[in-house]
Amino acid sequence: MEYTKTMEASDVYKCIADTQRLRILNLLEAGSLCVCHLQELLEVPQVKMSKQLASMKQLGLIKASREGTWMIYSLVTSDSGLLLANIEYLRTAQCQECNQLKQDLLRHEKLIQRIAETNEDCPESVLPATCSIS
Amino acid sequence: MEYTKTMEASDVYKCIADTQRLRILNLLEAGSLCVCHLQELLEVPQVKMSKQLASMKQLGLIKASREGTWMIYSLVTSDSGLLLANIEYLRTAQCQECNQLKQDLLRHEKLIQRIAETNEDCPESVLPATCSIS
DNA sequence: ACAGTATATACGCCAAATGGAATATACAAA
DNA sequence: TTTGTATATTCCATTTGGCGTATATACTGT
Repeated sequence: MEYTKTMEASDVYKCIADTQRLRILNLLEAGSLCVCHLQELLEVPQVKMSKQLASMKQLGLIKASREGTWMIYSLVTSDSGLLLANIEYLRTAQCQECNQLKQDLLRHEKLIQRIAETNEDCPESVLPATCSIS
Repeated sequence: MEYTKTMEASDVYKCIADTQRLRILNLLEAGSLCVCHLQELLEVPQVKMSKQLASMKQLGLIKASREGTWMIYSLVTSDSGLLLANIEYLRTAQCQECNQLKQDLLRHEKLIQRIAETNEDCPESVLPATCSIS
């Protein structure tokens, strides 16, 4: 049921041709996130987010893991050279969408910070690896 | 009538998400070409080629100039950093489509060679700049 | 003016992608 | 077992994109 076809360049391009999906991937490159936080950051309805994540997962660009009721999504870095190269390029380029990506990263940071401060309910893998060696 | 909207990254991605269009751009990066030669190289019907060229022209990725009955298409290099970066990336990468691009370049070379040898009817700007200083 | 070659556009059709409402599933806690 | 929260899936309507046939346009040579 869970068949993943071999990833082609055109698949990657088709994927990031959608600004919303590109923003998701840009965020995931900065750290794993659960669906509800992605929703919050991009301000999109749950259905849409869920569907977009599902399509990218099937493509093999991202993977999901469960943590309680949360689903944590993260980038699959192997075989994603093309994607990573583009994200890197866009983060330093000049265009509408590029600015959006930078803003998203800032909002992401703020979100992480807020979670840490307010101590609100949140999956652990979303938080940055706090020094694991005490 | 000829309005060109400002080019966004997603426009570029949408464009190169189509293998055929990507192949065209890859070829044009190697040198200007007229419609009939592009048709010959990619083996697609005239209508299809013409439409794809039209769409990329409207996007601002390529430009056209007339030479007799021929229309010569060439890359617009300004503002195409993202495109060029991807073409360069793909030419040195490993995937189905990447191989296709390399093959196309070889066929392009052969075409140019054949034209030079057989002296067949052909727009000048398609031929490589033969040493202009005698 | 006419015929020929090269290219573009219009129109109609079908496949694929998108978006939302409703519903289903998975898990946790009481 | 019930309730609540998080997420996924189904169904349906709409839009978008690609493709082919036929036709139009632009130019050249006679």
